[in-house]
Amino acid sequence: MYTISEIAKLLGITAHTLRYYEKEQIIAPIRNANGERAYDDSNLTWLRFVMRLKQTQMPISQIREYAQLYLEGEHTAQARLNLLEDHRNSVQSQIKNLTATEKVLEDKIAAYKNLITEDKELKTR
Amino acid sequence: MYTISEIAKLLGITAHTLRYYEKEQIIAPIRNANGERAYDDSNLTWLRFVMRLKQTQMPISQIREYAQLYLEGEHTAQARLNLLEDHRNSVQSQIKNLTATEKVLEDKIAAYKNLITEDKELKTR
DNA sequence: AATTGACTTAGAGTAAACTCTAACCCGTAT
DNA sequence: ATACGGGTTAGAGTTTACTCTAAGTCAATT
Repeated sequence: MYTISEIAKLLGITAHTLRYYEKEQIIAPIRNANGERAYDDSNLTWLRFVMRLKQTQMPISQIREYAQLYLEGEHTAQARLNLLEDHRNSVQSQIKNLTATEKVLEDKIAAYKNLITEDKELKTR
Repeated sequence: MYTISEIAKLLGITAHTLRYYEKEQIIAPIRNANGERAYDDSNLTWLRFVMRLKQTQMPISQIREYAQLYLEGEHTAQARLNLLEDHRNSVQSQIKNLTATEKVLEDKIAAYKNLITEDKELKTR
């Protein structure tokens, strides 16, 4: 079992943010005798996946939807599969977009390096 | 020359957003005799690049910084190069992250498909 | 016994990026 | 002539995702 600040540290986020995710119904850790949140390993695994989804631009609302479907049981498996496939498609199109942009940036960077080198030569002559 | 709504249509954004970008000093089109914004081809090219930067998570503040440096003249070339290199690094790490997530999603998708297929078999037997 | 540090809650505040409204102007078609 | 379909401005409002504050509880240390 982990405290909220241990989980926060492991995920690189703040305890505030973890409480916010709970309010948004993305995670529901149990409470200890003191009324404090106690996260287990399955919570940690789920939150690590949540971080992946977030870092790849899935909105909180969709993450919540996926989490809710999971709680509703196995009959929501097809709906969860659909969400995952939609997000995979989004991830793939982001990769395409980023790869194209990387090329554009490399070209511009090369052009700037050229420009700067020429300037230096002119100045030193 | 293009009107604001023509540019909006070409970029897939609204005229409101284009005015917002102007307020944020990302673009400064000339005005026609009627006081209306008139965008030329160089404006369009720049805005297309801006869209790329935005879609790859560069914040408006940094896009503005790059635009401002351009206006300040050639002595800012090194600073602009630095910005471009920083963003290329960001793009590359986003690609890595997305590629790793794509694999995780493919695995989960395969697992869900398996689960759903097994369910169907059990139900029909 | 009092302080410290970590936790709790409800709810207010913030930053980013739009998004919209109100009131107005201007050229063209009816 | 007037209505329509654009454009203009300043500024208010919205959404998302946090981020922080205030007031309080609790266990352990000084």
